Amino acid sequence: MSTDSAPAELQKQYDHAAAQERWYPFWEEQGYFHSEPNPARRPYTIVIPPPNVTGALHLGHALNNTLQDILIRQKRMQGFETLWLPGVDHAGIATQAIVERRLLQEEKLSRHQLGRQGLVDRIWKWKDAYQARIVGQLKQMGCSCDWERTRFTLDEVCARAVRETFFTLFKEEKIYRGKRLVNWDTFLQTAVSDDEVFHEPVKGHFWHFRYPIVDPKPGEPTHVTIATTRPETMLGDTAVAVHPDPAAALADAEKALRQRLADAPAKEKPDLEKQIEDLDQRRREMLPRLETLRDMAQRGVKLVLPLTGRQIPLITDPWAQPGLGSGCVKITPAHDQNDHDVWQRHPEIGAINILNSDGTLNDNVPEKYRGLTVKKARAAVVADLEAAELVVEIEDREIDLAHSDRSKTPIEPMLMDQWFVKMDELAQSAMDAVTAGRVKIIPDRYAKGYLDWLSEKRDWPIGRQLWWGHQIPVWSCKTLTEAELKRAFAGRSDIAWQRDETRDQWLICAQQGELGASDVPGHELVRESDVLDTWFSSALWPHSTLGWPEQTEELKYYYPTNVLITSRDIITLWVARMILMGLHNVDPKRYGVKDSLPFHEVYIHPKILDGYGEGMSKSKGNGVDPIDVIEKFGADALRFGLAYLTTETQDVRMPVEFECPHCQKLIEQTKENRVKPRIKCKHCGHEFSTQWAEQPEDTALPRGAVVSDRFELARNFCNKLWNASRFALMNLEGFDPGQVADDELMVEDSWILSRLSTVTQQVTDALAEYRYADAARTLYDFAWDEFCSFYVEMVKGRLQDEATRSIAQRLVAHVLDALLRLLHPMIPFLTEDVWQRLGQLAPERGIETVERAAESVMVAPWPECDPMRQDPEIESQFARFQEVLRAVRDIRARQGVAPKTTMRFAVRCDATVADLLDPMREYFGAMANAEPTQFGPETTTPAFGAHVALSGMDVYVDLAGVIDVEAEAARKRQDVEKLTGFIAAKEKKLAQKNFVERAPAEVVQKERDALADLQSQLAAAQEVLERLGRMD
RNA sequence: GGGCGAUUAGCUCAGUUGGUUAGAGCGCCACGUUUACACCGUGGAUGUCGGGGGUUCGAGUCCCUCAUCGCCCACCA
Repeated sequence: MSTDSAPAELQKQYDHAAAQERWYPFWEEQGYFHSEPNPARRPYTIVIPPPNVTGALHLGHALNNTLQDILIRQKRMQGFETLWLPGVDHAGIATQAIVERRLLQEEKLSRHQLGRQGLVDRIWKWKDAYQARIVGQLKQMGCSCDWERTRFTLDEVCARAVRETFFTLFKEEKIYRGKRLVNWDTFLQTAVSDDEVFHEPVKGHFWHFRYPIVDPKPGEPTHVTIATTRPETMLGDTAVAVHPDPAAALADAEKALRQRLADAPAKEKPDLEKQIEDLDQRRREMLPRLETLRDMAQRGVKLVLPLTGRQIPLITDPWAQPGLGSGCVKITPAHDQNDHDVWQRHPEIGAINILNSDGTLNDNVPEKYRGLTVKKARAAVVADLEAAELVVEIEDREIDLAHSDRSKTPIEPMLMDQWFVKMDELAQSAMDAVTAGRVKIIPDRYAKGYLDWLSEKRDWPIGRQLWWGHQIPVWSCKTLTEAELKRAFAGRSDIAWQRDETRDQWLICAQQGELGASDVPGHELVRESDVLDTWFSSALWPHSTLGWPEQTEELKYYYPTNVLITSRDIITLWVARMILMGLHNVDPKRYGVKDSLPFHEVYIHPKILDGYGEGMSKSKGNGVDPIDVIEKFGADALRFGLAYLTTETQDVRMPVEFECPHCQKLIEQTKENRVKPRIKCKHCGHEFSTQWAEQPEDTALPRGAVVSDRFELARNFCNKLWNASRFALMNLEGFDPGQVADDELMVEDSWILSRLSTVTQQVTDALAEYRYADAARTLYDFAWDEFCSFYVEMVKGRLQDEATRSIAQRLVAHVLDALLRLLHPMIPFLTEDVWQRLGQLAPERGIETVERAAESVMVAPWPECDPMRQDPEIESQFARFQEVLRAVRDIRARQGVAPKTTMRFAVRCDATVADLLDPMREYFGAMANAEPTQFGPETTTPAFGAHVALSGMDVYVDLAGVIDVEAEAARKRQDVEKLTGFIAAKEKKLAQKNFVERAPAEVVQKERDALADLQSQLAAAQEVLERLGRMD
């Protein structure tokens, strides 16, 4: 590469856009992103958490991907064969929903009008567009993904893995078909996932009904009372339950309550006491009746289900809690999750679905209710029960009703055929992997939620009533006999079948390809219309993307991946399932991999919240497009800023602002304005549009970017680096590479090399432990406060001087070189831009061994820490110098001495300190326009002096003639007061017998030393005050 | 209901295993364009470390408790 501008022409401000445009294509052309299995090097692999193709990336993705790229770039520099495998997720429900919604809005077409293939084609187009957009965003962020290996959860490679997995699990009978309650959206006529359901309190009622008992014995109750908030569901009741041991259940409930009472704060006690009282009352009044009902249930007593004439059994089941309601509960297995569970325990009671898919009542209810909506049916049922005098009571009650997020209509729980994965063994294997430490979750507190969730071992429902996804590879046939099946598929190991008794049919699964009439002549095969849960394919991501089930070189080399970086909300949905699927699918022997596990470490990063502490989401309107941030601050600032904020415990709170496109001023984003399609700028009065703009009159306005000033720190830092680099480049004219012997080093050289060594170690360690913020802060402080504020300032003089210039240049080039490499993973563009220019002026670098610099910082070696360079003596010497420098500057500022006036100062200190300060003499001139007159114990207090007391040092400036005596005296009085206070506190502490006797000796000694130091500071201050006083 | 996290300067956050006088950036005040940088430099002011209790010679840090906020999971006949 050639640079087309000489260093002197470098702009004062870092042009991030130009650097991004220039260097990303360069890296791509050089092939740095691409990885091939290479036995000579160790692999380092990360698979991207594939973003949903639903939409564009937001700041959360920017964080997630920045953290991955930082590691990948560092490992690449460390010599690993690094693969960062990118891709996107088809995100079944969400993507289909968005495309369907658009279709309806823009073309007034429903999916049924378009047909399955038509809709799927449309979604593919959407996917192509958004995948391109997502990839574009990642590239703008500087992500060094291997784009040649980009995968999509629905592409042919992933599909092959999905089919293989499904087939194997089916064959092992870990996949089965059952019934499950789904959240049915009666408006859209589709099932929606739990995540797409929101609960909203609505006003409703709590109805208490009586069901007559068939042939009660004399003295036995004639009715049972049940209660419901959904009366119409009674038409689907198949039983009423009573607890099998109400006395014990009541006792348990009371025991639990008493336990809570004992632990409860005082405030809650009265409420708990009342509950215990109620329970007592129940025991007295209701227990005998419940026990009678229990006995009747065990005898096989039936009830008449009103309005239907059906007889249903009274059963015993612990779901009926004696402490609630009447103690009896109606069981509607087809429309309630808990009742469904009861049915699983009592299969004989059966389940009756009373709803059509449009939410009207079906033919399983008496004729007069058929075709009614739920609402109308409810009114009719209540009226009829009232007429039959079976209504006991109606209470008003607020009900937390489930609504569909997509249609905003109430959800009806409905029983559907559903495919499941048996989780017992799979879940156990995933739990064991974490408890045994084979997979480490960082921070480890997240392991608890993972283990709790898996320990329930709930079977995983994997079917979705959608068209966008992997269609379930199962064909059903009602007419085949088993003998015919065996004959038709003799010798075919790629075919497996299961008997579906409830529907009296065979379910045939094919490992690959399609089944058709030719496979079983004379019989009709019907393919399952459902598709698989998106997580089913995501669960395979670490191995499917590497070609599994084929025995590929990639799988052999790159698997297991090294770390998974993700956010905490998908630990269960995704991480757990990847672990169990990896364990199930990837046989180490067969595939020649070290382990079945997909990774050994999972790093969970913070969430990005808005200024109100709420998570960012598109629906709330508080999301930030990383591209907005990149345009305003640059990709480097985005990345460094995010890394700087990634601490272990905190989520990242980020107040955001709109940037007015007319006047560039910022407007705070509030809960009100963040959902508006257009906003009027309060500064210039012009209007601009937001992400909500849909109407032409809104979209015609220029868009206001959403940004956050929290990136200013990083942007300023980049600019600082740019200018420090600029300075270095301007001073490297005539650079002469060569080694530097130790005796050629000046104090500041040894000091910066010592600091660099420490910082290299700290940054390397921090990144190895995913302590991104520590790494970023360490580099920030080193670059700004040490390299820029001290080293660069101190080396200026030597760079002007022919005699010393050459060595100084080598040091500057060396330190800058190392700094660029350390910063490159976080700040890739700027470091590359400078690296290339540095390469022109100083193609060979190093102070111990001189080597040709790499063609790109991206492939330069990660700096090695040289512990021999760490020199505590130099560092403490330097600290002394910095203290004195600061004191001198302080005096200049507070006495208002003009910058151009050279100040003369002296330091009273012991001989050892004087020896340390002596070599630093000349730097006071360059850095504070100050000239030392004397260092040592014999320094005296000047008559007209300002003074700063330091630990073991007194700094005096003789200001005869210019001194503001009163200001200085006031200052000293303040010092005396402060010191007296500190001394009193210390003396008190040291007077405590307990402290002196019990605290470790070195702590006590430290306190004593500190006291002595404070006392000497006080003495000096008093002396100065006295002398100033004499001048009055 | 169960669990997790947070609460430190006006704002956003650091603060290692308890140990001198609790830090940073922004903002604020004063001064300054000294040849890399005003997206800068120098100096300064600003804190009952959410409240209360405890352990300890010593607590921002450990324990208990209360309050507020956020998140996850479950449940609501």
